[in-house]
Order: sequence, then C-alpha cells, then structure tokens
Amino acid sequence: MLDLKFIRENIDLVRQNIVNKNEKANVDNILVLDEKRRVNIQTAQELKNQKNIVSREIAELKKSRQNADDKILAMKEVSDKIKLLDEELSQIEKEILDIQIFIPNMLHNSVPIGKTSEDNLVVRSWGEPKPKIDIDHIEIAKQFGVIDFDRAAKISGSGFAVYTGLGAKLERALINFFLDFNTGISGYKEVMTPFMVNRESMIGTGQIPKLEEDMYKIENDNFYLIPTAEVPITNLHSNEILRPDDLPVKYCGYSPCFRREAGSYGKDTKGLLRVHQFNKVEMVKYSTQENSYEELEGLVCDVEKLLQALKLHYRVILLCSGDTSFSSAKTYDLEVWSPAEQKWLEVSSCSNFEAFQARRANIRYRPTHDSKPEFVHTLNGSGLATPRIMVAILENYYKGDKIEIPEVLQKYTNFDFINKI
RNA sequence: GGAGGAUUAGUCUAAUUGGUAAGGCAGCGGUCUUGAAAACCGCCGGCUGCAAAGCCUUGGGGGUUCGAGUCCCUCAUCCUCCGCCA
Repeated sequence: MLDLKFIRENIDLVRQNIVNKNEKANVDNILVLDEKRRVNIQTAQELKNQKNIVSREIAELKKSRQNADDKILAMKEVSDKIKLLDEELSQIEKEILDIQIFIPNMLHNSVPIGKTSEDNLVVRSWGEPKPKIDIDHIEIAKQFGVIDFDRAAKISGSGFAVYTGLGAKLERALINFFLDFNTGISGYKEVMTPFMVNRESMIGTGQIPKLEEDMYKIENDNFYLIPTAEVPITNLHSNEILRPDDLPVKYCGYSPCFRREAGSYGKDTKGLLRVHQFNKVEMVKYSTQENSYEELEGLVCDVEKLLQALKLHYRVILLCSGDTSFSSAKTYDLEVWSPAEQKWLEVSSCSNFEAFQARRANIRYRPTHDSKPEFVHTLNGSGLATPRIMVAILENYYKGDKIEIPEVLQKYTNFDFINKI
C-alpha cells in the first residue's frame, strides 16, 4: 500500500506507474475523498477538544456537588455531532482504503519500462547448457519410478504429483539441503510456520484482494492455504516496532505452497511445471530503508549459491515494469535451463517490496532511539521452489540408464544415482 | 464442544467501585567523574504539524452515558477445569 500523503503529492507519478505496470487501478476519486477526510478530521477534533474541556468542568462541578445540568445538556448535543462525524469519517476512510488497496507499488527507477517478458533484461548467466535431450521429465519420471502423476490425479486431480520411492527421498533431500545451506553459510534463521493463515495476513503481503481468485480458502473457518511461506513469515512481525540493531532480520522457512492457478489453464501444464501444491523454501528479509537494495542483491546471491552448488545452468533476469508484480518495487527472476523443453524455467523470484507490505501489515522500526517509527522494507525470494529444480535435475543429470544425484545432495539422499525400474 | 478466570505502552504494576491512565524496572540523553558505578535532572504509546498545540490510545469491534480501564454485548488470545479425539 502506498502512503496516502505520497499519493496526494504525486498523483501523476502514481497514474504513470499503474500504466507502466500494466495494472488497471482507478485513482480518480481518491484526492476528493482525501480532502473530505481531512476537513472532517479537523472539524471533529475541534468538537472533541471542546468536549474534553467541558467534561473536565462537569467533573469538577460534580465533585463539589454543584449543578451541571446545562453543561451536560450542551455536551449531549456535541456528542451527537461527533458521533455523526465519526461515522462519516469511517465511511470515507473505507472508500479510500478500497481504492488504495488496489494501487500497485511504485517501481524502483532502475526497473526497465516494458510491456512483456520480452522486455526483461538478462543480468548474468552461469554455467553452460547441456545438449538437447529427446525425453522430457514426465517420461523420465515414469521410467525411473520417481513421480506418479496418474495416481495423483486419481486422489486429488490434475496439477498434483505423488513422489514415490527414491523420488520422494530426493524431494525431501532438496528441502533439507536448501534449509541447511540457507541457515548455515547464508545466516538465515529457520522458522516453521502454520500453512493456513487468516485474511489479515493475506492482505498484509498483498495477495488479497488483487489475487484473491488464485487463493484456496477454507470457508468454514475463514483460513487461507498459503500460496508461499512469504505470507506467514512476512506477517510474523505485523503490528510490531523492531529494534534497529536487529535489522536486517533474515528468516527462511519451508512450506508447501497452494495455488489455484486460475486463469493459467493450458500454460506450462505439463507434469511438474505448474502444479496446485508444491514445496518451497522461502527466504524473507526485513531491512532498514537505506539498505534494502543492497539486501536485494545479497538475496539474489544467496539463491545463486544454491544453484551453483547443484551445478545447474541458470541466468538472472531483471523484470521489466510490466512483468513486475503488484506488490514489488523491483524483482529479479532466476531461471534454470531445461534441456528437454529447450527453454528457461523460473525457479526463484527475488523482490524488494520496500514499505508496501510493511505499511499494510504495520511493521516498523525506530531508526534511532529518539526518532519516530518508520516502516521497514521487506524482501523475499525463493530459495528454492522444488518442482522445476526436480525437472532440471531429472533432465540435466539424466544418463540414459540412470539419473545421477548432484554431489551436494548425496549426503541427504544416501544414494548417488537412481536406476531405471 | 462446555464452565470459570485473565488481557493496561518494551516489561512489571496501580487507578475513589463511572470523573478523563499514577508509578517501578529496562532503555536513551545530560550533570558529575581519569573512566565507570552510584546519585541527580530530563526523555521514554501513537497520529497530524516547522512549531505551538490538538487529537487518539487500557487485546479487537460495538453499546449504555455529558463522561468508560471501570458497566453491558460480541470476537480474539492466554490460563485452569470438564468432555471428546489424534
């Protein structure tokens, strides 16, 4: 969410930013409502001041057992007026919020302006592409008995996977490797959170209201299944004021991720490429305002270390304005090469949300002991999501009659190759 | 699911049984000191504002009242007990 004062003073920039992001928010009424709001607050405050003064007088009169009937009568009227104004105000503020909550975050000025993924910038790449193979991960998975898509469809539906045998062990090894690496060398604190959250949390990180259609909801109890651990981890410190010495706070946590993928039917539907439930280790940072872009670069490096350890050919992409998500100010995507599909697969998305989420979730810090609280900057990145990494491993480590296990994973799997069944 | 109790600022703890949140600790700044401690002075919930000042704040939301930390309703969380279940 953007600061109302910022919107007021930079309405043209806000409008241009909406266009740049390919969004469709309507901000026309917000300035009128804001003006009404400020007039209302001023009037109400004057009346409240009067009420407070006279109420003290009434208290004095009552203590000395004098009559205060006329003052009480007058205050009854003032109270009614205040009540009316307050009701108006909450209505106005609700209308403002309804607009404000659909306004996307401002882009950082280093983000290239562009419409589609065609306009994204390749920042760097690492490793070399493996030669093309004529078998895709679905067929490999079948031949080696590591994933059972048919039975997953039977018990749940399309867009799910059952990992079986050594495949399940490999999946578990990936999760453990990511967690150990991030909490070790990279210095993140591990958390394991609930996988269902309340509506406030979903609003806090910006999934709701804009992406509401893509979320799974538990109707009976008003919970949402998390689409990423970003939601519970970023909201961990909602309504708190953090100590500046503690920043940057760095968390990482595993969770399954649940996504309806409404509106993406027919796109990347093959096998593991787009599923309704997948495993991911997420990294979240809370930073001071000054350091957040430095922290973003560091976050990308932390993710790159994982891919390098797995010896997977990857590239780092800076998303253009039109491809940058609603809540983000700047996003880098990391993509691994698929020798079967002959294309890049997104495995991580690292974003700086600046104060956008912090303002929604009310997460602040006091820069110095005598200063007012400021909103922290929040960042997050996948480190990493497993399905496409699994695809990349099956394809890149495919040796015809066996699949090798990347060296760093072997101490987790306790086997160093998988044979055909 | 049922019964009872609790929730006050970072933390602890008060507030005439309805009269407008008092203090302790921790923390920060200062005086003093070679340095530190102690002692003393000041700051120490939030919002608007350059400031003066004003407004808001007792877990959240409503209600009664001229006036609510205090009375009523409701929700959340925690504790104790009962029931049910992994």
